[in-house]
Amino acid sequence: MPTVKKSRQREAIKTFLYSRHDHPTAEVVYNNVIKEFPKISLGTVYRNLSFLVDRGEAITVPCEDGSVHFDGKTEPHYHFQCKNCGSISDIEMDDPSYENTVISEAQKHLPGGRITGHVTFFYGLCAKCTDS
Amino acid sequence: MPTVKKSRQREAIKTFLYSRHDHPTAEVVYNNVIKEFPKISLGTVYRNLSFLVDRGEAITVPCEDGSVHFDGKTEPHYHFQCKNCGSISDIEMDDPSYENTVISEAQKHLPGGRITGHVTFFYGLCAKCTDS
DNA sequence: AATAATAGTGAGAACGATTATTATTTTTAA
DNA sequence: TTAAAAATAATAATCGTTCTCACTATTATT
Repeated sequence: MPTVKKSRQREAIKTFLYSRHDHPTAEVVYNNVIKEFPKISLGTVYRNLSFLVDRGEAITVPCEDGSVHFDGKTEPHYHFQCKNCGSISDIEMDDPSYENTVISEAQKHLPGGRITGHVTFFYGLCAKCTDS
Repeated sequence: MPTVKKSRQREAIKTFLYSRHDHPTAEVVYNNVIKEFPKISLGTVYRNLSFLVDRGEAITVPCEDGSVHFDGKTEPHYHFQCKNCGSISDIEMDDPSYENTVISEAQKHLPGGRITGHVTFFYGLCAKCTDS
């Protein structure tokens, strides 16, 4: 197991990701971190985002449209994407039994196998797009 | 609106997709239809799968790992992917109110916006992989 | 049946997102 | 302070998918 060394670039990527709650893509992270590190490469951004995900310090949010977004909030929660503007927001289910309820219901329909988790992705119109 | 013309290739793709219940990828469709049409191109397969999806005669199943699978069964249902072997199977929720229950619960946490649908993807170990 | 119009195909180029390669730079431990 | 090895920047390579376009197949009209 190779030792982990500090890097200013990785710190900046992590800090940026943690400062945002709008689930940026790798591209967006790159376009912002480059302000502080004008010579950073997109590969470095991808490498470090994967690094964070591998270490459980970030999660990926794979969207219906195939795009991949990143989230510094690692606690289990749900996501919502507006079909109009594409923005992604968190859905906080405050009932801790929700996940188990869903899984145990589905488990009935998979005899023999074992369901260990699920990903639910909601879509529709966000508050802003409902107005206009 | 351009008129739709028949094509033997499209018929073969549709027939193959409808004959399978294991949610093949475009690549898998290609590798099978090519047996009947040795000169068919991958572009033709993609074009016709999109055509079927646009016409509501097939749906896409975007998986957690980023891969896209196709399904000739268009009625709403859920999917399960085995984390070990990657196989995808259907989860038939026979309770028709399930969908609405989930959405209305989530709706509480998105004031202002409107949730119109959701995609839920289950994962774990399939029956075969649980045994071994 | 022959012809004309046009949708669909096959081959391959182009594309966008992501990963891999490698020489150089930075960090860390001795 | 030096030596190791981890991380970077630049860029090439890869993967899945879409696009382009000359040619072929299907359909409507004679």
